[in-house]
Amino acid sequence: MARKANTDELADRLHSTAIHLLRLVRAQDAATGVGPARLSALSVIVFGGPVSLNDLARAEQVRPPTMSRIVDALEREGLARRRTNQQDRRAVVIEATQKGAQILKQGRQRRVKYLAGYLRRLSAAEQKQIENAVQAIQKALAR
Amino acid sequence: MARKANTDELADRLHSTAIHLLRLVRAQDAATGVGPARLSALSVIVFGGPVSLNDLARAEQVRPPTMSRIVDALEREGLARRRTNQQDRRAVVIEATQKGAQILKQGRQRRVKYLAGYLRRLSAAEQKQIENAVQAIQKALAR
DNA sequence: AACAATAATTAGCAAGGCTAATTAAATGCC
DNA sequence: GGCATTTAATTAGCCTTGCTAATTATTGTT
Repeated sequence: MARKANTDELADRLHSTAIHLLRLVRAQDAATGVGPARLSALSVIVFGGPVSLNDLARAEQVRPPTMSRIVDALEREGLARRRTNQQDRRAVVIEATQKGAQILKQGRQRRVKYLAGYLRRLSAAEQKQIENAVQAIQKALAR
Repeated sequence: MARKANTDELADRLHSTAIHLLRLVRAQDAATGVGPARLSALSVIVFGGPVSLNDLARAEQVRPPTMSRIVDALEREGLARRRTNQQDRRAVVIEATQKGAQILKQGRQRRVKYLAGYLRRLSAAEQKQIENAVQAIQKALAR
C-alpha cells in the first residue's frame, strides 16, 4: 500500500540525511581534544547535573564498566570528579569540574556555529521548515 | 543580531535531534551481526559499486589502514572481495558478494521499517514537513 | 547473624580509530 | 634504460571504546 511505502521512503531519506549531517559536524569535535564517548558523557553531567555511574551509563546507553573507564579518563584529564554518595556509600556521584564545563561549552559552541554556517545558506522559509520538522521528529521519537 | 541567534538555536536542536534519531535506529543494526564500520563500508560498495580502497576510505572518512582492516573482516565474513585492478596493479577493487548485498539490504530494510514505525505516528502534514526539511537540509549541506 | 541484592570496579577480549614504516607498482626525468 | 619519486596498499603497534564475567564493598532482608 502506498502510504506505508511513502513512510518507508521518508524514513530512509531522513536516516541518511541524519548520518550525513552528523558526519559533517563530528569533525569539529576533534578540536576539543576530547574523544567522542568522553565528550558525550561530559555533556550529560554538564547539562544534567551530578549523577550516579549507573545512571550515566544508562543515559549514554553503555554498560557500567564502559562508563567507569570513561569517567576514569575524564578524571585523569581534570574534566570531572567522583564523589561517594553519603546516603549509599556503594555509589558514586559524578560531576563536571569548571574546566570540564568550560571545554564542553566551547566545543558545543563550535559545533553549533559550524552547522549554523550551513543552515544560514537557506531562506527563512526553509529554516522554518526544518524547525517544524525537528518538532515533528521529536514528537515521533518521544516515549 | 536576532537572525543569527535563531540559526544557532536551530542548529543546536537539529543536531541533538539527529543524535537522538541515530541512537535509536542503531540498535537495530545489531541484528545483522555485522559491526557498524563494516556495515557502513559494505553499504558504500553495495549501493555505489566497486571502488578502490583509498576511495572507500575517503568515502567513510577513515584512513586507508583502518579501511584495509575493515575490508579484511568483510572478506573473512564472505561479504566482500578484493580484486587487483589490472590497469594499476598497486590498487585493489573492492566489491560486495551476493551474500554481502543480501545482508546489507535486509539490515537496511530493518532499520528503515523501524524508523518508519515511529514516523507513522505522525499526520500526513507532519510527514510532509519532514520531507521538506530533508530536502532543505540536503541542499544546505551540499558543497 | 547470615544471605541476597546492588553499585562499582577489575580483568580480559574485540572492534575500530590513528600514525609511522614497509612493500610493490607506476611515473618522471635525465 | 635506469634511477628517483610518487602512489596504493599493507603491516606493526598504539589508544579508545564497546562487551561479559568475576570481584569487592555496601546495603537490605529475614
